[in-house]
Amino acid sequence: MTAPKQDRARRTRHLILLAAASVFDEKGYQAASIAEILERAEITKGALYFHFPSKEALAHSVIQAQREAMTAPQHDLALQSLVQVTLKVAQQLKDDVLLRASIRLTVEQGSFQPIDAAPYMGWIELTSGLLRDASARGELLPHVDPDSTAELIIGCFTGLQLLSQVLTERNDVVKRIQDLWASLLPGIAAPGVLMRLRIDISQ
Amino acid sequence: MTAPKQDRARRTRHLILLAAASVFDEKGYQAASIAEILERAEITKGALYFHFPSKEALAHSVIQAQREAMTAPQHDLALQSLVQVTLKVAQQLKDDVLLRASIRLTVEQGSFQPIDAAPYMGWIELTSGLLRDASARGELLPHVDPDSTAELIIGCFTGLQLLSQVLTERNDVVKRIQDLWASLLPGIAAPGVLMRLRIDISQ
Amino acid sequence: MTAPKQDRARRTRHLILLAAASVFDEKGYQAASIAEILERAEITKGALYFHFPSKEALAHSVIQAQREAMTAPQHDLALQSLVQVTLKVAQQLKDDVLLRASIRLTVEQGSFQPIDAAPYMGWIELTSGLLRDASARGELLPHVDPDSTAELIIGCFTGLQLLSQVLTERNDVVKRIQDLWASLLPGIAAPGVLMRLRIDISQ
Amino acid sequence: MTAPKQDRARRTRHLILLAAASVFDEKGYQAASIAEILERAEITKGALYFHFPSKEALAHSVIQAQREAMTAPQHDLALQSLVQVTLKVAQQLKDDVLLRASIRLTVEQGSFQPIDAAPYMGWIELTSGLLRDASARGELLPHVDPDSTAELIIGCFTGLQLLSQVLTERNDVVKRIQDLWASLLPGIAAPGVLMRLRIDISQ
DNA sequence: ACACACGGGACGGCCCGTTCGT
DNA sequence: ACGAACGGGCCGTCCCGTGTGT
Repeated sequence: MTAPKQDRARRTRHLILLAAASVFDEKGYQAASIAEILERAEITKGALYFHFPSKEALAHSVIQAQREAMTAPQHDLALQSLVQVTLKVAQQLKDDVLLRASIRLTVEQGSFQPIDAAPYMGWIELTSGLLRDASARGELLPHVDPDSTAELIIGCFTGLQLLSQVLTERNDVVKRIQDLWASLLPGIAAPGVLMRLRIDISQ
Repeated sequence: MTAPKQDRARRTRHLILLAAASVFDEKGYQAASIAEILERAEITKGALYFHFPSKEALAHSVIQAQREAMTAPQHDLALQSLVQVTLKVAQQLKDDVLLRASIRLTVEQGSFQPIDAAPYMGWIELTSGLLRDASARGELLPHVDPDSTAELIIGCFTGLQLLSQVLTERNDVVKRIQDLWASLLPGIAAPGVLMRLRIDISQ
Repeated sequence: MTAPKQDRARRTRHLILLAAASVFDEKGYQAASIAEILERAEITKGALYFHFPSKEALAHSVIQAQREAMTAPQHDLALQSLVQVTLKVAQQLKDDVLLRASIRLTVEQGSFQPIDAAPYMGWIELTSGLLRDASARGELLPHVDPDSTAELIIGCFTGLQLLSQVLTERNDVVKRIQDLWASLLPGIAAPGVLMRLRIDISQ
Repeated sequence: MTAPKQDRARRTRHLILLAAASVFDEKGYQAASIAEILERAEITKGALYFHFPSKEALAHSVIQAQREAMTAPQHDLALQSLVQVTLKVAQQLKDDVLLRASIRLTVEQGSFQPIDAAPYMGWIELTSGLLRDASARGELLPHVDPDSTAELIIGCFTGLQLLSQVLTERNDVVKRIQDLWASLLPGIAAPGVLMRLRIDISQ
């Protein structure tokens, strides 16, 4: 919200954000207690409420911080870019608390907000944008609608990541997303393109 | 938990379950307050704590009650049964509070429980069971693995339903699940079977 | 607000009211802390918030409880009744915490309420009513206006009681009110009536 | 407390005093927050705590500043001076935040101080001083005691001002004080003097 | 040198899930 | 089955030092 001037302040702010993210990720918004965040960040209430006016604002800031850290990779095939983004995000889910918390907060929304489609829309638009690019370059099968397909992908991704969290503590998210692509791509990509697409993480 | 003998008691118990489900569905486990459940069920604290020992037990009972109410339809094609179950569940999501609450509680878990794969496992096993049947009858393409496919389907279903809730208040869940099947079935069903499968709701 | 059913509950409620009154009287509304009220009443937070939904409601209830305990004495002269009421109230100020707190809360208002003339109006109307009676019976000098005189009396009473509190811890309130009447009555009462009025407390 | 030499410092100090007074006047001592004072004065915490060591000291300084700004007018009749002072103060109550805040802080005392008769005593002594002058010049009726009469006047004034605040936001304070004098003077002033006294504000 | 951004914690009120006596 | 009471925990605010950068 505010832009801290001093150096120590910036570090403190980031420290809080990380601690908050880790608690939000584990407990969800409602069950997360300010007290635990303070404990993990090893700071005091005064420090927290200097940087963030409320628990809700803190949650929003977590989401915001994550969004700013996201970048889309570039490939010669738009479809390859899309696949790569999803795999990268899936991989990050294992270590990046900010991302994990953001997703939990987004999915759980309605507990700290009336409702807000915005966070989902961000992902959906990113996806449909890439799909439109792909479509323009003839990478897609003719009947594929970029918008509805984007929503399908985002929905599936969300659910698979959730399932992976419960079943294996997200250890196999990447594999699950790869499986998703393996099932979806044949119905999406143009035949010539399909062969050139890589869905392994090494790339 | 217990099996109440008296008739009035059973009705009261069910009343509480419905009220609790509606609150859990709207607010989530943590934000749901006993007080509001009491209000909606129009009962007193004493009554509630006679039937359920704690809020947590109440949540578990909601999930349990829903599971008991679930039945799988019978079709000549096992795959058709599977498709039909998912569409039916999707449809129920619009009206059945017990189901809605169950899903919310399952998805949000970690806020009122260390973690528990059981609720997901129920759905997954139902799915993989039907897939194994289909496999035995030659309805599937040869390379399809019933177990991992079941998890893929359940994951995608969960996520799509979540997305539908945020974007359209679950008004288009059914359509989204239909889209999912339209994308997945060609990679799952044997060619001859694919033509005979119906994914419209009227059936 | 609510009407407690059980006997113990009524006692508890009254206990709380007294404790609250004593703290409000000493510290004022804002400086009064719930914790201190709990301590004095020797009850727990739960008990208090069962009977009163908030600190503000508690304050209102204190005022209300006092109002219900007030009664106007009967005399052959309306003016004598008025004098007597004021003296009685003044006397009660030394022991009756409910009354003391009520006055402090009324005077301080604006700290726990936008503003509300109602508490003052109660006293003013009681006074002007008696003055109108007196007027109808010819006890007043012709030029005396019951309404404005009532407000004058209530205002002076309020201030004198306040002053007495600061200077002598309310030990001489009664005397100060007697002095007030000694100064005011000659300008209010008809000559014949004036002689028959007693302003000593013994009556 | 301190006497700042620099000019800018003096203005800042006064600015703070005014802002503090306005907040104290509206909210009372306890409900007044340093933060709001800072906001209204458009200064920072550092500046405030440079001029005043604490919130309590600030309150005392407000009272003190007001006292220093008070002057008594001169008339040929001491009684007329007294009347005039009270009317002037009443009039100032409508605009002078310093005065308003002082009175609120004085009346509410006990919330930020054990208790202190001093502020009242200042007014009382001013009054009794003028009454003694009047007595020496034979302006008073023989039985009038300057001390107790002074306390009566101050008490009534305080209460009437309070009442006026609640009922009409102090719009009719002056009139109420005029009414007070109209009722009290016949019992205080010597007959010859009474006729020469003016209680209208124009003088 | 010095204003002030930053951090420190103690309470503030109150809501919560729960248990007891009847 | 119920009204009454329990007490821990919640988030937020408050007044105020202390370190920090200009």
